[in-house]
Amino acid sequence: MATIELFNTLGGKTEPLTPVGGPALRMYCCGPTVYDYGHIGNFRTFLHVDVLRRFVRQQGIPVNHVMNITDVDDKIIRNAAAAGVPIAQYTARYERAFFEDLDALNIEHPEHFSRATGCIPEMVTLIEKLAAKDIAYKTEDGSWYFRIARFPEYGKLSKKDFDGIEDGARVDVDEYEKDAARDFALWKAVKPGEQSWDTPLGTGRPGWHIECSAMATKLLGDDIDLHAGGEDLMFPHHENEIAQSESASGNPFVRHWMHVRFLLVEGRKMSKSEGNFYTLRDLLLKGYRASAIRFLLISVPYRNQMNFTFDSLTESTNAVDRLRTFHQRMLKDGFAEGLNADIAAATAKAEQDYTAALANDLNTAEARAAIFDLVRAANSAADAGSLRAENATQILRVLALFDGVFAVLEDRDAAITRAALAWAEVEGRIDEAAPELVATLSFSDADIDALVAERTQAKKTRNFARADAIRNDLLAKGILIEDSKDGVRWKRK
RNA sequence: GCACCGGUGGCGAAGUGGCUAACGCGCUGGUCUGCAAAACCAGUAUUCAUGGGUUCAAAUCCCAUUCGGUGCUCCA
Repeated sequence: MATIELFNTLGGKTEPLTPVGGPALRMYCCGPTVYDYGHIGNFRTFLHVDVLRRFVRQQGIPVNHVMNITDVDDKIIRNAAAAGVPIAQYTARYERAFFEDLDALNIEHPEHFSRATGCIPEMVTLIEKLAAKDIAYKTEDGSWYFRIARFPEYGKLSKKDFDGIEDGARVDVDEYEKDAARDFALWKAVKPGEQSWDTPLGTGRPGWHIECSAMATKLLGDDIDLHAGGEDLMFPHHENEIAQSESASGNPFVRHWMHVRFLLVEGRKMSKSEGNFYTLRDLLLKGYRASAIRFLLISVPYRNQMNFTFDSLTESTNAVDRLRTFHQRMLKDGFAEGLNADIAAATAKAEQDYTAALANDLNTAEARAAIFDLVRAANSAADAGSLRAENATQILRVLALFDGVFAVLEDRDAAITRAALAWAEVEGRIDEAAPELVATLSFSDADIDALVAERTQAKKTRNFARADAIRNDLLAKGILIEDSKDGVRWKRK
């Protein structure tokens, strides 16, 4: 059992991650705003949180993980109005898509999901608590704001010093009623035509930051072990959560803060205007596999800026293939009884290195390297005929450990891609799908098996021309045939 | 503009003061194969953006320049 060291934004250094209030690690992760399909940047964050929760559990610590679903905010209101539908109807579709995407990427579901619109009473109670202390105040239009002057520690997470900010500076013309420029909205007064809730605070809707404070406290208490999110959320979102929660409870809100760095795409910031903005679905339609996308996004440690490129996506596809091929090889019977001591040592070292790497601030790159070291050593021994049955058993156990976090060995890719194609069909976006993808998937496994059998028959009669024709034909449709000592296998490229 | 983070082989990417600079992919040659594929072996950065400095010793520390990113404003 390793002690997990994790960088804590609050202290600015790596600290042991340990549950305090009970056996389980109580963690909260800022979830999606369901106004559009999730992009690979969103999923880099969710994937690294998945790596964390999987590894924590692997180390014997149960987790109680909460993720919010923001289903009311400015963008949602704007987009729903543009589409002419109620916001609940608008968000339902993207929420469903989000869950499908989580499953495609093999991201474990948190123990609790919580919708913002399902926790309005809790938010109201929290704001009332702040109002009773005169930390929340109401403006003439009926909105409520948080009085930052009453929270001297403001800025402690993002290490910002706001002394230079003039109290009462008028910077935002829309919010001229605030007492101070930095004061942020807790509750927004209703505007004509907008979705609103009638509450003791007045008629309106919640501000953005209050939902996380209310939901985290409701489900995990007011003293949480870990809170995670993308680096951009550090300020102002998380800073505001701290201010609200700690002002209300009087004690530290969260012990450990984890922030995942942004990624670049082809060396540039990902943005729609750069033309390098990709949702998960965009990539699936281009023919990239869900497993390769997962593997790539978690291969670079979460605190490093990663450069997402299509070359590296191909690299990941091949790397995952190699792991799967190796896994199949170890599953095959036929190794002689006994144990090769050198390989046993290499296996033990791989397990040690893997665990040490992840325990060291989730160094996924080194954990990956540890497993590939084992793959090479074991393949080499297997080629030389010196790998024994007991080695295979041990190696499979270490592979299972590795896959408990990386989660790419099971091949669900074709099914996921089929689902994406079906979705594209419904959405009228099937023309975006790579043509060879459609061709490959139009072949059923049974079709392929039949052709492979025909080729094997042709080979037996030494009709190599026919055998090669079948192989080339399938290859052109993205299906690769491999002959091995143990028989023929095929896979979709 | 101010603050912070980073620039490591063809590509992705570990390593942050001291053994031959991990690992993956790619490429070249070899083994195996009817031919391939898979797998293995060998080769593929005397060097870590550039220039200076500190040190017995630097990719790792310091300064400058340059490029990329983030925050200061909605954003994973």
